Amino acid sequence: MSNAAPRRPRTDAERNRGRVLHAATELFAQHGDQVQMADVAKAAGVGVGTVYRHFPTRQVLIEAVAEQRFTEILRYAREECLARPDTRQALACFFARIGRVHEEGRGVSGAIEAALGDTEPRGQVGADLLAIGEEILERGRSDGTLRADVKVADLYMIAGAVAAISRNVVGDWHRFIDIALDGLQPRP
Amino acid sequence: MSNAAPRRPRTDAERNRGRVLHAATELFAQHGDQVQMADVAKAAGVGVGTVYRHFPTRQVLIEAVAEQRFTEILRYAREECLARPDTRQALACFFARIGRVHEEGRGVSGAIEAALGDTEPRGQVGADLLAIGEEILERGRSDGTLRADVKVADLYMIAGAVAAISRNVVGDWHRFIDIALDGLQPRP
DNA sequence: ACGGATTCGGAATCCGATTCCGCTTAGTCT
DNA sequence: AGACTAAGCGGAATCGGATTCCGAATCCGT
Repeated sequence: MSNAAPRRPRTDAERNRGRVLHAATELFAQHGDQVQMADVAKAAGVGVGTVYRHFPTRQVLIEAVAEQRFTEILRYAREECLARPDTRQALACFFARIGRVHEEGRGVSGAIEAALGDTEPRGQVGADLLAIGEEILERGRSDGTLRADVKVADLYMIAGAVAAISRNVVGDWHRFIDIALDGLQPRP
Repeated sequence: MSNAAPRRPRTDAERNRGRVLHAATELFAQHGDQVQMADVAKAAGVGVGTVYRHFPTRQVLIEAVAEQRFTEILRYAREECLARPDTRQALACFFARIGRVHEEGRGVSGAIEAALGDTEPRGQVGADLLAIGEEILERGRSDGTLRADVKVADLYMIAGAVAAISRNVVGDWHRFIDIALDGLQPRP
């Protein structure tokens, strides 16, 4: 069988990949997903061919941008949200971040959803996010802030809801977060 | 100024419009939104031009299909959900319907969302849906099932969330409905 | 049954993603 | 340093699918 030899990419290739990703992030955030591959290429100061070398498909490019956002959310969750002493606040912080990110990047998120939102969160980032959820959850269960039967899947679901609501302008997602968190409280 | 003379459309035109809409509904439900205009035309036994005569844009066609679904939900809400004696069950019934419809028509709903979900529900159907929400809400407020400060906007938001969750396979939307409804209960 | 308005059909056009390939380079070997 | 070569690059050409156009066909009022 053929062993794939994982050669390190040329330095300029890596630089270009970065430029493209950066330009795409910028453009998507600004003009939504009506951006064309050619625009991305131009903004990155690169030919279309190069864009396609690094991101074989529009969809892949979008996913790459999306992953950046998830990574960003992950970092924020670790640094800001986990620090909150109150469990409910920790969750609120986390969900709010998701809301804000999706609210800003409306353009991408339509595509993000198609790319990453359809099923489970994927890859390392996804796993890490779930782990954080688990952690907060554990805290909440033991200090009685949350119902005992709450699962990470529930948090994931609520996160998805927050994303959807803030992406489309369906309503005030802060309020939604409150309602959802109330729904997780122990029953009287 | 030119008075638009609202002449009744030719009978065959109306018939064709119906065929196209029907074919589109069918195809979207079956093959998702990867369906092409030409396919719709063929399935409807009609030329592309005719499809475009009635639905000037792919997007418009999708919206038309979507509106049918909303109408369907409206009918169900009136006939089934309002009848439930228990307020919570009435709401649950309503949300569950939304969940089921979106779960089935995954194909369309991606587009539905783009078409109708982005802002408020539109037109008569939208207004009627909100009216029903208002009605259930009123009941719930007076019998103490719901917090006094719940607004229709909240219901709309939750509806959107249910739709998003069931469309993508983010989780068990029945469970989500439970959580959300718990969140609307009066605080202890 | 006739004539003009309306609708139909589907080939032609337009637009944007994706592919292809000859030309350039970074990195390596001497 | 100079030569060599595979990895990368640019952007014209291709392809797929939505949308437009217009002569032919069909209604409907008279």
